[in-house]
Amino acid sequence: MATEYSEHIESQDKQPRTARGLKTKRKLLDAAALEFGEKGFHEASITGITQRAGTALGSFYTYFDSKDELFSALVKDMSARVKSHAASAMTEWQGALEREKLALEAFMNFAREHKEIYRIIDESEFVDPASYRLHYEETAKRIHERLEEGSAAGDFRGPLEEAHAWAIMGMNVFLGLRYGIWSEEKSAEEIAEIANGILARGIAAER
Amino acid sequence: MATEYSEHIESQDKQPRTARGLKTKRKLLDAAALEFGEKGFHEASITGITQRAGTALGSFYTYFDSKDELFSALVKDMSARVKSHAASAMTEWQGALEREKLALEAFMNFAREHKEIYRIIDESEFVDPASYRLHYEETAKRIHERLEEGSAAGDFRGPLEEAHAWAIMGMNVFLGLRYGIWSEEKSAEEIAEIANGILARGIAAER
DNA sequence: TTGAAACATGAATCAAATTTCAACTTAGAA
DNA sequence: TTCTAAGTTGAAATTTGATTCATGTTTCAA
Repeated sequence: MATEYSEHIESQDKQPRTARGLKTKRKLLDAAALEFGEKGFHEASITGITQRAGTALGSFYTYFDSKDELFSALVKDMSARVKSHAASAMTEWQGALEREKLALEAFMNFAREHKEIYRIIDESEFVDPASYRLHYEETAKRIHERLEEGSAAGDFRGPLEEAHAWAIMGMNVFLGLRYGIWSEEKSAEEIAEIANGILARGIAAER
Repeated sequence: MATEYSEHIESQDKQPRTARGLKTKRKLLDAAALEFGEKGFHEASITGITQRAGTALGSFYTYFDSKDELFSALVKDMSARVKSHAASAMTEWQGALEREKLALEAFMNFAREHKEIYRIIDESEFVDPASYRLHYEETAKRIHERLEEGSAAGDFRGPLEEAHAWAIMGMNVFLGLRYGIWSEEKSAEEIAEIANGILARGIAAER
Protein backbone atom coordinates (compact mmCIF):
# COMPACT_ATOMS: atom_id res chain seq x y z
CA MET A 1 0.00 0.00 0.00
CA ALA A 2 2.74 2.41 0.98
CA THR A 3 4.48 1.53 -2.25
CA GLU A 4 1.34 1.97 -4.26
CA TYR A 5 0.86 5.41 -2.82
CA SER A 6 4.40 6.55 -3.44
CA GLU A 7 4.03 5.41 -7.01
CA HIS A 8 0.98 7.55 -7.34
CA ILE A 9 2.60 10.72 -6.16
CA GLU A 10 4.78 10.39 -9.22
CA SER A 11 8.23 8.93 -9.02
CA GLN A 12 10.09 11.11 -6.57
CA ASP A 13 12.39 8.16 -6.59
CA LYS A 14 13.35 8.98 -10.15
CA GLN A 15 14.61 12.45 -9.42
CA PRO A 16 18.38 12.79 -9.71
CA ARG A 17 20.06 13.54 -6.40
CA THR A 18 23.49 14.55 -7.55
CA ALA A 19 24.92 16.89 -10.15
CA ARG A 20 25.93 13.91 -12.24
CA GLY A 21 22.41 12.55 -12.26
CA LEU A 22 20.97 15.90 -13.20
CA LYS A 23 23.32 16.16 -16.13
CA THR A 24 22.45 12.69 -17.37
CA LYS A 25 18.74 13.36 -17.15
CA ARG A 26 19.22 16.59 -19.08
CA LYS A 27 21.15 14.74 -21.80
CA LEU A 28 18.38 12.17 -22.06
CA LEU A 29 15.69 14.84 -22.31
CA ASP A 30 17.54 16.70 -25.05
CA ALA A 31 18.29 13.51 -26.94
CA ALA A 32 14.67 12.45 -26.67
CA ALA A 33 13.43 15.74 -28.10
CA LEU A 34 15.65 15.18 -31.12
CA GLU A 35 14.77 11.53 -31.53
CA PHE A 36 11.03 12.04 -31.20
CA GLY A 37 11.15 15.13 -33.37
CA GLU A 38 12.99 13.33 -36.10
CA LYS A 39 11.30 9.94 -36.07
CA GLY A 40 8.03 10.40 -34.27
CA PHE A 41 7.00 8.55 -31.15
CA HIS A 42 6.69 5.04 -32.50
CA GLU A 43 9.73 4.99 -34.75
CA ALA A 44 11.80 6.49 -32.00
CA SER A 45 13.45 3.94 -29.73
CA ILE A 46 14.90 4.07 -26.26
CA THR A 47 18.06 2.68 -27.76
CA GLY A 48 18.19 5.59 -30.18
CA ILE A 49 17.66 8.06 -27.38
CA THR A 50 20.35 6.64 -25.12
CA GLN A 51 22.75 6.41 -28.03
CA ARG A 52 22.24 10.08 -28.85
CA ALA A 53 22.62 10.91 -25.21
CA GLY A 54 25.75 8.80 -24.96
CA THR A 55 24.49 6.76 -22.05
CA ALA A 56 23.73 3.11 -21.52
CA LEU A 57 20.31 1.75 -22.33
CA GLY A 58 19.57 0.99 -18.70
CA SER A 59 20.26 4.53 -17.56
CA PHE A 60 17.05 5.61 -19.20
CA TYR A 61 15.10 3.75 -16.54
CA THR A 62 17.00 5.46 -13.78
CA TYR A 63 15.13 8.64 -14.67
CA PHE A 64 11.95 7.63 -16.45
CA ASP A 65 9.36 4.99 -15.81
CA SER A 66 8.57 4.40 -19.45
CA LYS A 67 8.75 5.73 -22.94
CA ASP A 68 5.25 7.16 -22.56
CA GLU A 69 6.06 8.96 -19.37
CA LEU A 70 9.06 10.58 -20.99
CA PHE A 71 7.02 11.71 -23.96
CA SER A 72 4.44 13.15 -21.67
CA ALA A 73 7.06 15.09 -19.73
CA LEU A 74 8.43 16.38 -23.00
CA VAL A 75 5.06 17.59 -24.26
CA LYS A 76 4.47 19.56 -21.11
CA ASP A 77 7.92 21.07 -21.35
CA MET A 78 7.51 22.02 -25.01
CA SER A 79 4.08 23.45 -24.39
CA ALA A 80 5.52 25.72 -21.74
CA ARG A 81 8.31 26.77 -24.05
CA VAL A 82 5.98 27.76 -26.85
CA LYS A 83 3.93 29.74 -24.40
CA SER A 84 6.85 31.61 -22.93
CA HIS A 85 8.39 32.33 -26.30
CA ALA A 86 5.18 33.87 -27.56
CA ALA A 87 4.72 35.83 -24.36
CA SER A 88 8.16 37.36 -24.54
CA ALA A 89 7.53 38.42 -28.14
CA MET A 90 4.38 40.29 -27.20
CA THR A 91 5.84 42.95 -24.96
CA GLU A 92 5.83 45.99 -27.24
CA TRP A 93 2.62 46.67 -29.06
CA GLN A 94 0.42 49.60 -29.95
CA GLY A 95 -2.98 48.00 -30.50
CA ALA A 96 -4.68 44.67 -29.99
CA LEU A 97 -4.45 43.91 -33.68
CA GLU A 98 -0.72 44.42 -33.72
CA ARG A 99 -0.38 42.19 -30.71
CA GLU A 100 -2.01 39.34 -32.59
CA LYS A 101 0.35 39.89 -35.46
CA LEU A 102 3.33 39.69 -33.16
CA ALA A 103 1.97 36.51 -31.64
CA LEU A 104 1.72 34.78 -34.99
CA GLU A 105 5.08 36.04 -36.14
CA ALA A 106 6.69 34.74 -32.97
CA PHE A 107 4.96 31.40 -33.33
CA MET A 108 6.09 31.06 -36.93
CA ASN A 109 9.69 31.84 -36.09
CA PHE A 110 9.61 29.49 -33.17
CA ALA A 111 8.21 26.69 -35.31
CA ARG A 112 10.98 27.22 -37.84
CA GLU A 113 13.68 27.10 -35.25
CA HIS A 114 12.20 24.20 -33.35
CA LYS A 115 10.49 21.94 -35.82
CA GLU A 116 10.85 19.06 -33.39
CA ILE A 117 8.73 20.87 -30.83
CA TYR A 118 5.97 21.43 -33.32
CA ARG A 119 5.97 17.75 -34.18
CA ILE A 120 6.00 16.52 -30.61
CA ILE A 121 3.07 18.68 -29.61
CA ASP A 122 1.18 17.65 -32.70
CA GLU A 123 1.81 13.99 -32.19
CA SER A 124 0.66 14.19 -28.59
CA GLU A 125 -2.85 14.19 -30.00
CA PHE A 126 -2.39 10.46 -30.36
CA VAL A 127 0.22 9.57 -27.78
CA ASP A 128 -0.95 11.70 -24.88
CA PRO A 129 -4.33 13.18 -25.76
CA ALA A 130 -4.85 14.80 -22.37
CA SER A 131 -1.72 16.91 -22.76
CA TYR A 132 -2.64 17.82 -26.31
CA ARG A 133 -6.01 18.99 -25.27
CA LEU A 134 -4.64 20.92 -22.33
CA HIS A 135 -2.10 22.64 -24.54
CA TYR A 136 -4.67 23.90 -26.99
CA GLU A 137 -7.32 24.71 -24.45
CA GLU A 138 -4.88 26.84 -22.51
CA THR A 139 -3.60 28.49 -25.66
CA ALA A 140 -7.14 29.28 -26.74
CA LYS A 141 -7.88 30.68 -23.33
CA ARG A 142 -4.95 33.06 -23.55
CA ILE A 143 -6.00 34.18 -27.01
CA HIS A 144 -9.54 34.69 -25.82
CA GLU A 145 -8.30 36.85 -22.97
CA ARG A 146 -6.38 39.00 -25.40
CA LEU A 147 -9.47 39.33 -27.54
CA GLU A 148 -11.55 40.51 -24.63
CA GLU A 149 -8.89 42.97 -23.63
CA GLY A 150 -8.91 44.21 -27.19
CA SER A 151 -12.65 44.64 -27.12
CA ALA A 152 -12.50 46.52 -23.84
CA ALA A 153 -9.85 48.80 -25.29
CA GLY A 154 -12.05 49.51 -28.29
CA ASP A 155 -9.65 47.89 -30.75
CA PHE A 156 -11.86 44.88 -31.40
CA ARG A 157 -15.55 44.64 -31.88
CA GLY A 158 -17.43 42.67 -29.27
CA PRO A 159 -18.49 40.25 -28.13
CA LEU A 160 -15.75 37.87 -29.17
CA GLU A 161 -16.28 34.33 -28.01
CA GLU A 162 -14.14 31.34 -27.31
CA ALA A 163 -14.86 30.18 -30.84
CA HIS A 164 -13.17 33.27 -32.22
CA ALA A 165 -10.06 32.33 -30.29
CA TRP A 166 -10.16 28.81 -31.70
CA ALA A 167 -10.54 30.15 -35.22
CA ILE A 168 -7.50 32.36 -34.81
CA MET A 169 -5.51 29.58 -33.22
CA GLY A 170 -6.35 27.23 -36.08
CA MET A 171 -5.30 29.83 -38.59
CA ASN A 172 -1.98 30.27 -36.81
CA VAL A 173 -1.27 26.59 -36.45
CA PHE A 174 -1.92 25.80 -40.09
CA LEU A 175 0.07 28.77 -41.31
CA GLY A 176 2.86 27.62 -39.03
CA LEU A 177 2.77 24.16 -40.54
CA ARG A 178 2.63 25.29 -44.14
CA TYR A 179 5.00 28.27 -44.04
CA GLY A 180 7.08 27.43 -41.01
CA ILE A 181 7.65 23.70 -41.12
CA TRP A 182 7.04 22.63 -44.70
CA SER A 183 8.67 25.55 -46.43
CA GLU A 184 10.15 28.92 -45.67
CA GLU A 185 9.38 30.46 -49.04
CA LYS A 186 7.76 33.44 -47.37
CA SER A 187 8.91 35.40 -44.38
CA ALA A 188 7.11 35.07 -41.08
CA GLU A 189 6.31 38.77 -41.31
CA GLU A 190 4.64 38.36 -44.69
CA ILE A 191 2.44 35.54 -43.47
CA ALA A 192 1.59 37.34 -40.26
CA GLU A 193 0.55 40.34 -42.32
CA ILE A 194 -1.83 38.25 -44.40
CA ALA A 195 -3.45 36.71 -41.35
CA ASN A 196 -3.64 40.12 -39.73
CA GLY A 197 -5.42 41.44 -42.80
CA ILE A 198 -8.11 38.84 -42.28
CA LEU A 199 -8.51 39.85 -38.66
CA ALA A 200 -8.52 43.53 -39.56
CA ARG A 201 -11.08 43.56 -42.32
CA GLY A 202 -11.98 40.01 -43.36
CA ILE A 203 -11.79 39.08 -46.99
CA ALA A 204 -15.05 40.52 -48.26
CA ALA A 205 -15.01 43.26 -50.89
CA GLU A 206 -15.31 46.83 -49.63
CA ARG A 207 -18.87 47.89 -49.25
CA MET B 1 13.35 -9.11 -61.63
CA ALA B 2 9.95 -9.85 -63.05
CA THR B 3 8.71 -10.35 -59.53
CA GLU B 4 10.27 -7.14 -58.37
CA TYR B 5 8.55 -5.26 -61.12
CA SER B 6 5.14 -6.74 -60.51
CA GLU B 7 5.52 -5.79 -56.87
CA HIS B 8 6.20 -2.27 -57.90
CA ILE B 9 3.12 -1.85 -60.02
CA GLU B 10 1.19 -2.29 -56.83
CA SER B 11 -0.38 -5.55 -55.93
CA GLN B 12 -2.79 -6.27 -58.74
CA ASP B 13 -2.51 -9.74 -57.30
CA LYS B 14 -4.31 -8.52 -54.22
CA GLN B 15 -7.44 -7.42 -56.01
CA PRO B 16 -10.45 -9.64 -55.30
CA ARG B 17 -11.65 -11.55 -58.36
CA THR B 18 -14.99 -12.77 -57.17
CA ALA B 19 -18.01 -11.27 -55.46
CA ARG B 20 -17.06 -13.10 -52.31
CA GLY B 21 -13.62 -11.58 -52.31
CA LEU B 22 -14.97 -8.11 -52.90
CA LYS B 23 -17.32 -8.46 -49.98
CA THR B 24 -14.57 -9.62 -47.67
CA LYS B 25 -12.30 -6.77 -48.66
CA ARG B 26 -15.14 -4.33 -48.04
CA LYS B 27 -15.72 -5.80 -44.59
CA LEU B 28 -12.04 -5.45 -43.77
CA LEU B 29 -11.97 -1.85 -44.93
CA ASP B 30 -14.99 -0.91 -42.85
CA ALA B 31 -13.71 -2.75 -39.82
CA ALA B 32 -10.34 -1.07 -40.20
CA ALA B 33 -11.91 2.39 -40.30
CA LEU B 34 -13.62 1.63 -37.01
CA GLU B 35 -10.59 0.07 -35.39
CA PHE B 36 -8.19 2.83 -36.45
CA GLY B 37 -10.71 5.50 -35.60
CA GLU B 38 -11.27 4.12 -32.15
CA LYS B 39 -7.76 3.12 -31.14
CA GLY B 40 -5.42 4.96 -33.43
CA PHE B 41 -2.93 3.34 -35.75
CA HIS B 42 -0.55 1.81 -33.24
CA GLU B 43 -3.06 0.58 -30.72
CA ALA B 44 -5.13 -0.91 -33.49
CA SER B 45 -4.23 -4.49 -34.37
CA ILE B 46 -4.77 -6.68 -37.38
CA THR B 47 -6.37 -9.15 -35.03
CA GLY B 48 -8.81 -6.49 -33.89
CA ILE B 49 -9.64 -5.60 -37.46
CA THR B 50 -10.24 -9.17 -38.60
CA GLN B 51 -12.29 -9.86 -35.50
CA ARG B 52 -14.53 -6.90 -36.21
CA ALA B 53 -14.79 -7.97 -39.82
CA GLY B 54 -15.55 -11.53 -38.78
CA THR B 55 -12.80 -13.06 -40.89
CA ALA B 56 -9.71 -15.06 -40.11
CA LEU B 57 -6.47 -13.28 -39.35
CA GLY B 58 -4.82 -14.63 -42.47
CA SER B 59 -7.51 -13.26 -44.76
CA PHE B 60 -6.20 -9.82 -44.13
CA TYR B 61 -3.09 -10.63 -46.13
CA THR B 62 -5.15 -11.85 -49.04
CA TYR B 63 -6.10 -8.23 -49.69
CA PHE B 64 -3.44 -6.06 -48.14
CA ASP B 65 0.34 -6.19 -48.09
CA SER B 66 0.68 -4.69 -44.68
CA LYS B 67 -0.94 -2.68 -41.96
CA ASP B 68 0.66 0.48 -43.34
CA GLU B 69 -0.62 -0.13 -46.83
CA LEU B 70 -4.12 -0.55 -45.50
CA PHE B 71 -3.93 2.65 -43.52
CA SER B 72 -2.68 4.47 -46.54
CA ALA B 73 -5.56 3.18 -48.65
CA LEU B 74 -7.95 4.27 -45.95
CA VAL B 75 -6.58 7.80 -45.76
CA LYS B 76 -7.01 8.27 -49.47
CA ASP B 77 -10.54 6.95 -49.28
CA MET B 78 -11.46 9.19 -46.35
CA SER B 79 -9.90 12.20 -47.99
CA ALA B 80 -12.06 11.66 -51.04
CA ARG B 81 -15.13 11.28 -48.87
CA VAL B 82 -14.58 14.54 -47.04
CA LYS B 83 -14.07 16.26 -50.35
CA SER B 84 -17.21 14.92 -51.94
CA HIS B 85 -19.33 15.58 -48.88
CA ALA B 86 -18.26 19.20 -48.80
CA ALA B 87 -18.79 19.55 -52.53
CA SER B 88 -22.33 18.25 -52.41
CA ALA B 89 -23.16 20.68 -49.62
CA MET B 90 -22.04 23.66 -51.67
CA THR B 91 -24.54 23.51 -54.48
CA GLU B 92 -26.96 26.26 -53.55
CA TRP B 93 -25.39 29.56 -52.64
CA GLN B 94 -25.94 33.22 -53.27
CA GLY B 95 -22.52 34.72 -52.73
CA ALA B 96 -18.96 33.61 -52.21
CA LEU B 97 -19.17 34.35 -48.51
CA GLU B 98 -22.19 32.16 -48.09
CA ARG B 99 -20.45 29.40 -49.93
CA GLU B 100 -17.64 29.40 -47.39
CA LYS B 101 -20.14 29.24 -44.62
CA LEU B 102 -21.78 26.22 -46.17
CA ALA B 103 -18.41 24.57 -46.60
CA LEU B 104 -17.58 24.91 -42.92
CA GLU B 105 -21.01 23.85 -41.80
CA ALA B 106 -20.79 20.75 -43.96
CA PHE B 107 -17.35 19.94 -42.65
CA MET B 108 -18.48 20.32 -39.06
CA ASN B 109 -21.45 18.05 -39.55
CA PHE B 110 -19.34 15.52 -41.35
CA ALA B 111 -16.76 15.50 -38.56
CA ARG B 112 -19.50 14.92 -36.02
CA GLU B 113 -20.97 12.04 -37.92
CA HIS B 114 -17.64 10.49 -38.81
CA LYS B 115 -15.27 11.16 -35.99
CA GLU B 116 -13.20 8.20 -37.06
CA ILE B 117 -12.51 9.81 -40.42
CA TYR B 118 -11.31 12.98 -38.78
CA ARG B 119 -8.94 10.99 -36.62
CA ILE B 120 -7.56 8.86 -39.39
CA ILE B 121 -6.76 11.84 -41.57
CA ASP B 122 -5.20 13.64 -38.65
CA GLU B 123 -3.08 10.70 -37.65
CA SER B 124 -1.83 10.27 -41.18
CA GLU B 125 0.47 13.19 -40.44
CA PHE B 126 2.61 10.64 -38.63
CA VAL B 127 1.75 7.35 -40.25
CA ASP B 128 1.62 8.40 -43.89
CA PRO B 129 2.90 11.97 -44.16
CA ALA B 130 2.70 12.06 -47.94
CA SER B 131 -1.03 11.41 -47.91
CA TYR B 132 -1.56 13.92 -45.16
CA ARG B 133 0.23 16.58 -47.08
CA LEU B 134 -1.59 15.76 -50.26
CA HIS B 135 -4.93 15.93 -48.50
CA TYR B 136 -4.34 19.40 -47.13
CA GLU B 137 -2.60 20.75 -50.19
CA GLU B 138 -5.50 19.73 -52.36
CA THR B 139 -8.03 21.06 -49.92
CA ALA B 140 -6.19 24.37 -49.78
CA LYS B 141 -6.09 24.48 -53.53
CA ARG B 142 -9.84 24.07 -53.76
CA ILE B 143 -10.40 26.77 -51.19
CA HIS B 144 -8.02 29.06 -53.04
CA GLU B 145 -9.93 28.52 -56.27
CA ARG B 146 -13.15 29.47 -54.53
CA LEU B 147 -11.49 32.58 -53.17
CA GLU B 148 -10.34 33.64 -56.63
CA GLU B 149 -13.78 33.01 -58.04
CA GLY B 150 -15.17 35.13 -55.25
CA SER B 151 -12.75 37.92 -56.05
CA ALA B 152 -13.64 37.77 -59.73
CA ALA B 153 -17.32 37.95 -58.86
CA GLY B 154 -16.71 41.01 -56.73
CA ASP B 155 -17.70 39.29 -53.50
CA PHE B 156 -14.17 39.14 -52.13
CA ARG B 157 -11.43 41.67 -52.19
CA GLY B 158 -8.34 40.71 -54.11
CA PRO B 159 -5.73 39.51 -54.41
CA LEU B 160 -6.25 36.54 -52.14
CA GLU B 161 -3.29 34.24 -51.95
CA GLU B 162 -2.68 30.63 -51.12
CA ALA B 163 -1.92 31.70 -47.57
CA HIS B 164 -5.46 33.04 -47.23
CA ALA B 165 -6.73 29.60 -48.12
CA TRP B 166 -4.50 27.97 -45.53
CA ALA B 167 -5.68 30.41 -42.89
CA ILE B 168 -9.31 29.58 -43.61
CA MET B 169 -8.60 25.88 -43.71
CA GLY B 170 -6.84 26.04 -40.34
CA MET B 171 -9.76 27.90 -38.87
CA ASN B 172 -12.14 25.26 -40.13
CA VAL B 173 -10.08 22.31 -38.96
CA PHE B 174 -9.65 23.62 -35.45
CA LEU B 175 -13.28 24.60 -35.12
CA GLY B 176 -14.14 21.13 -36.34
CA LEU B 177 -11.99 19.57 -33.67
CA ARG B 178 -13.20 21.74 -30.83
CA TYR B 179 -16.90 21.97 -31.68
CA GLY B 180 -17.36 18.89 -33.80
CA ILE B 181 -15.23 16.18 -32.21
CA TRP B 182 -14.64 17.27 -28.63
CA SER B 183 -18.05 18.68 -27.91
CA GLU B 184 -21.29 19.49 -29.64
CA GLU B 185 -22.32 22.23 -27.26
CA LYS B 186 -22.93 24.60 -30.14
CA SER B 187 -24.64 23.94 -33.44
CA ALA B 188 -22.60 23.71 -36.61
CA GLU B 189 -24.57 26.67 -37.92
CA GLU B 190 -23.64 28.82 -34.96
CA ILE B 191 -19.94 28.07 -35.35
CA ALA B 192 -20.05 28.57 -39.07
CA GLU B 193 -21.66 31.94 -38.48
CA ILE B 194 -18.87 33.04 -36.18
CA ALA B 195 -16.19 32.02 -38.65
CA ASN B 196 -18.12 33.68 -41.43
CA GLY B 197 -18.22 36.88 -39.41
CA ILE B 198 -14.45 36.88 -39.33
CA LEU B 199 -14.28 36.43 -43.08
CA ALA B 200 -16.92 39.08 -43.65
CA ARG B 201 -15.53 41.90 -41.53
CA GLY B 202 -12.65 40.66 -39.39
CA ILE B 203 -12.71 41.30 -35.70
CA ALA B 204 -11.57 44.91 -35.58
CA ALA B 205 -13.87 47.59 -34.23
CA GLU B 206 -15.90 49.54 -36.76
CA ARG B 207 -13.98 52.50 -38.12
C1' DT C 1 39.16 8.01 4.53
C1' DT C 2 35.22 5.33 4.10
C1' DG C 3 30.77 3.33 3.59
C1' DA C 4 26.28 3.74 1.82
C1' DA C 5 23.42 5.71 -1.51
C1' DA C 6 23.36 7.07 -6.37
C1' DC C 7 24.30 6.14 -10.68
C1' DA C 8 25.81 3.43 -14.90
C1' DT C 9 25.93 -0.62 -17.68
C1' DG C 10 24.19 -3.81 -21.31
C1' DA C 11 23.03 -8.66 -21.76
C1' DA C 12 18.96 -11.19 -20.95
C1' DT C 13 14.08 -11.32 -20.49
C1' DC C 14 9.43 -10.48 -21.88
C1' DA C 15 5.56 -9.15 -24.40
C1' DA C 16 3.08 -8.02 -28.27
C1' DA C 17 2.19 -7.82 -32.87
C1' DT C 18 2.86 -8.58 -37.62
C1' DT C 19 3.45 -11.74 -41.14
C1' DT C 20 3.85 -16.45 -43.15
C1' DC C 21 2.19 -20.76 -44.65
C1' DA C 22 0.41 -25.27 -45.54
C1' DA C 23 -3.99 -27.42 -45.33
C1' DC C 24 -8.74 -26.86 -46.42
C1' DT C 25 -13.15 -24.93 -48.60
C1' DT C 26 -15.86 -22.53 -52.04
C1' DA C 27 -17.03 -20.39 -56.48
C1' DG C 28 -17.87 -20.56 -61.06
C1' DA C 29 -16.34 -21.58 -65.86
C1' DA C 30 -16.19 -25.18 -69.14
C1' DT D 1 -20.51 -32.41 -62.96
C1' DT D 2 -15.77 -31.41 -62.55
C1' DC D 3 -11.72 -29.03 -62.03
C1' DT D 4 -8.93 -25.11 -61.01
C1' DA D 5 -8.31 -20.65 -59.31
C1' DA D 6 -9.74 -17.87 -55.61
C1' DG D 7 -10.52 -17.45 -51.07
C1' DT D 8 -10.31 -18.94 -45.99
C1' DT D 9 -8.23 -20.47 -41.88
C1' DG D 10 -5.49 -20.01 -37.51
C1' DA D 11 -1.44 -21.98 -35.47
C1' DA D 12 3.38 -21.05 -35.68
C1' DA D 13 7.36 -18.39 -36.95
C1' DT D 14 9.40 -13.88 -36.79
C1' DT D 15 10.43 -9.53 -35.53
C1' DT D 16 10.96 -5.78 -32.80
C1' DG D 17 11.69 -3.12 -28.84
C1' DA D 18 10.55 -2.00 -24.19
C1' DT D 19 11.77 -3.20 -19.64
C1' DT D 20 14.38 -5.70 -15.97
C1' DC D 21 18.19 -6.74 -13.18
C1' DA D 22 22.49 -8.25 -11.27
C1' DT D 23 26.92 -6.35 -11.29
C1' DG D 24 30.21 -2.74 -11.19
C1' DT D 25 31.51 2.27 -10.52
C1' DT D 26 31.18 6.97 -8.69
C1' DT D 27 29.78 10.49 -5.52
C1' DC D 28 29.74 12.73 -1.23
C1' DA D 29 28.47 13.26 3.61
C1' DA D 30 30.18 12.08 7.94
